[in-house]
Amino acid sequence: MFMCDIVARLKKTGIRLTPQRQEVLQVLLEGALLEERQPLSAEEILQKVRQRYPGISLDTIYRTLATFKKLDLVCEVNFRDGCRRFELMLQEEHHHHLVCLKCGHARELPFCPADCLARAQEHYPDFEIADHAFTVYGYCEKCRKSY
Amino acid sequence: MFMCDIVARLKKTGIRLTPQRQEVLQVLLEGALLEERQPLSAEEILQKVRQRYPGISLDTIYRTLATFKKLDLVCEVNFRDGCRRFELMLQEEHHHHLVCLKCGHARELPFCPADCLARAQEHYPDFEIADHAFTVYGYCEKCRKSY
DNA sequence: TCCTAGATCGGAAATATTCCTATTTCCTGC
DNA sequence: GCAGGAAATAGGAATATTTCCGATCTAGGA
Ligand SMILES: [Mn+2]
Ligand SMILES: [Mn+2]
Ligand SMILES: [Zn+2]
Ligand SMILES: [Zn+2]
Repeated sequence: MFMCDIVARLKKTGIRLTPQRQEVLQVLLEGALLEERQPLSAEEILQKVRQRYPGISLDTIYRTLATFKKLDLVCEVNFRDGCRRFELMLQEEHHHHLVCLKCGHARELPFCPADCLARAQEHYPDFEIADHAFTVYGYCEKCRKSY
Repeated sequence: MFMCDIVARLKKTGIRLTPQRQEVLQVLLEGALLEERQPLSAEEILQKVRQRYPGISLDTIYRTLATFKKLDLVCEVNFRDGCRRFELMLQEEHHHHLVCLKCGHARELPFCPADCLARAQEHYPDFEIADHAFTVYGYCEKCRKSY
């Protein structure tokens, strides 16, 4: 199972392993193992975690996500739907998304504009690139009929 | 001057040419003509418009931006700073951005991951692509020393 | 000039996110 | 195992962004 690997990795970083953090991790991991995985909002994560750990606060969700993001364990995406979304960053498979503007459903794009990143670095050699986002918007086959 | 061209273009679409809309357009146009142009938030646009048209409401800014966006006159970008940003879409020069996560300053990337768009369409042939976003995040030369 | 669909204003509401403080708890060292 | 202390949490308040709503106004066509 992945869970213990990640927990071990977290232990090495020195952060405290609270049950709250483990529950958030569990929810993210379950999401990552679905075939149709969707990045989750803080509120969605809250609801899922509360099924198993009812007392957790929204603030803890946000703080945990910020902590995990700093450790490169989760990444943040923005789909123009008014909230930030998060998903586990499984190092081996960096990817981007294709998002329906009507129903919000996200599909994965298993490739990356790496050449554009390189060109960006050439254009601005003194800029330290930390991250990037590529998202394609439009209408899925279901929604294009009705929008 | 560009202003009258765009006004003419707006007239053709059939929308009403209110003074509020013209002032918002003016502010966007002034921003687009600067050499260091930065996409503007609704609040920033409000402040600039109010210097010349004090009574305008924030709601009108948002509605106007939505209207202009629908007409492909402005485009929306998201820089992970908690608000949406807008800039005039001058058709000839589609571009993307490089953004400093510390100071928020944006630079333009005069190229586009067109090949990735094409691959996305191949991967999902039934998806109707409407738009895309590519943004590079990091730290500018000033900020990388201190973060 | 008149009419009216469409636009605006101002304030309230809805959302998303962060802040604050008292309290709790994980972990280290004994 | 136990105590101490730094770090984390809960819950509620505060902040920020965006949307909604009803009353009023107006751009533009007849
Ligand atoms: Mn994904
Ligand atoms: Mn730009
Ligand atoms: Zn859809
Ligand atoms: Zn900077």
